[in-house]
Amino acid sequence: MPSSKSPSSPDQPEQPDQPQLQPQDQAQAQQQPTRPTPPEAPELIWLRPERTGRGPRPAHSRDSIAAAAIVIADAEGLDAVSMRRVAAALGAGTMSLYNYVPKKEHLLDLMLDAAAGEYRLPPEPTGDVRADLASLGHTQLAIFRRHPWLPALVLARPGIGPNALRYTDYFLAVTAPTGLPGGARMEAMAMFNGFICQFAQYEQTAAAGAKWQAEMIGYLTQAAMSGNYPNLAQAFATAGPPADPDQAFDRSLDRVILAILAPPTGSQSLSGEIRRTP
Amino acid sequence: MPSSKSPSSPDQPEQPDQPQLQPQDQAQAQQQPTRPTPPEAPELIWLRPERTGRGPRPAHSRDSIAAAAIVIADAEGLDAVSMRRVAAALGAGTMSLYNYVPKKEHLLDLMLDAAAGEYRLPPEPTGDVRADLASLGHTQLAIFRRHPWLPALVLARPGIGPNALRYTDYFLAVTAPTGLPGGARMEAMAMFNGFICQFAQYEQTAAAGAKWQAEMIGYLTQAAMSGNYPNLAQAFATAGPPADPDQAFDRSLDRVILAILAPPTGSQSLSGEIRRTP
DNA sequence: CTTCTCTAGGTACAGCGTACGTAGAAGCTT
DNA sequence: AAGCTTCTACGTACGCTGTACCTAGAGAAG
Repeated sequence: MPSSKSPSSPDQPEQPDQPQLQPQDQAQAQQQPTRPTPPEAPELIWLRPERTGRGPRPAHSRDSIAAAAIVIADAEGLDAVSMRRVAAALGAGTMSLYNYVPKKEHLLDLMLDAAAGEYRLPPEPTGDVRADLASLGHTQLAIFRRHPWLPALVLARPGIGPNALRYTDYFLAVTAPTGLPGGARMEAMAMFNGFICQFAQYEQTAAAGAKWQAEMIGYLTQAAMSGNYPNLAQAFATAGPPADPDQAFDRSLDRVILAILAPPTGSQSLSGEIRRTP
Repeated sequence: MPSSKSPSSPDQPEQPDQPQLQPQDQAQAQQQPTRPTPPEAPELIWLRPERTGRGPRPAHSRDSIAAAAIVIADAEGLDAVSMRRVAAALGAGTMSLYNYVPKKEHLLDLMLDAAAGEYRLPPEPTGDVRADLASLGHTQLAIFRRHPWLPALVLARPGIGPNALRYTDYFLAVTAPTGLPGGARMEAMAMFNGFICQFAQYEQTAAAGAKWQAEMIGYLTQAAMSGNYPNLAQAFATAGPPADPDQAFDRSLDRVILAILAPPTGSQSLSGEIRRTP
């Protein structure tokens, strides 16, 4: 693996329409490269150096751009985050943003990792796996609640950046005492993250509109009473009060942690033997 | 809750630029209030009747519209599904679509429920909760794999429609033997669904680009070797072969089912006692 | 019949991501 | 210091999006 600097990579010049890539041309290209460092810019933004040190110094930074975007998203939602809006918030021209962020996707990556930077992870796990995971889960939910747009983003894209990796590393440290192999602990993290994310997202959509909520309740009760969904109707009938979201979170989080800490598939895989019906 | 028919909604003329309200009209309007059943069109598409029975009969149906959209999404991804594209696929004018689908959101709702209609649920659960859930999970994964755009949609919006409700009802029936109350079984369903969804989505993004994949692996190993993420590095070092996705699914699904079937929080909630660090 | 609602569809607009080109600043080489 | 090179900043422009609004005309209700 190359180290983080790989500035000169005289690869092929991005498929010029005529495929005249003879060995001679290649030699020529090495002598005097018509396009010195043409394409091959990594798609992953974390692989692109933020600054190469040549031309004039940039007026902004990835951090400040991410921060500006997050301010907008916090205030007006993710849809309000457009390249124009962010650029304007920075006092820059729209297209100047593209010097920092080659695609809008990358702006989202920056936002994601900036949010992941809000964790204040303890330097060392306590050794009590359950307690550490529970604490981590609550921290995570707090961050998600602070940034209503975050769950959707996390669910949509993998999201690795320095801060996300720090989180991953911490999670692996926390779960080390389980004795599970690395891969299984990564799967556990996916489950853990995924659960919290979805919980937060559900909270968001639920909080989004009271009117919408009312409509939906009406629709559901109507559906329940239609007789087509007997079990749903029964669940409705025996349902207690709406339940405190924090309690519901704790309850489900407990179950998730339990699943993570369970021995690596007690006897033999059950679901592996069963195949789908249709 | 009004019954599902609310046919007559003459709506207010919505500020016509020309006040072509003849005195006759006004008199009439005063007799019968200008907005008899004015707007109040439900936001939820399932609460809008598909057909009111008045004017000419529509040339299309919600089902055919959803089907056309799904064809496009299957072939070219969710981003390719635009109102224009769907309308063109139906041989209709763009704006005609809006007679069936007041907002694009609703088109997505239709797609979601059409996909949920692909379940072929057994009429009755077998009574073996674990086996039924495992089978259901595999069916679900198969549907998600058939429609790469589905996981993102399910993760993004609640999604209740006739077919989704049928699925919910079946899940409640399957988990009835656990003795858990209705609310807890709904939470269990959210966990179950969420897990499968995320697994499918992960598969999608992983399969999306080999080049992207290669870049990411390079980045990750580089990060692991940087020394900043010791646990990640160790996990990488001790990692075995990439592991068959089906096996990984079965393994994790087992854990999820285990979490669902666990007694309702053994002693007392653990995570409830612990509060977040920062 | 008349009346009135509904449908189909065109036009138009604001906003989006971003390809491309130009002007000039700043660092490296000589 | 000069010159070359490479970077930054930013305006213009294009194709695309969702959808507000309007006009006709079809067809059920009275």
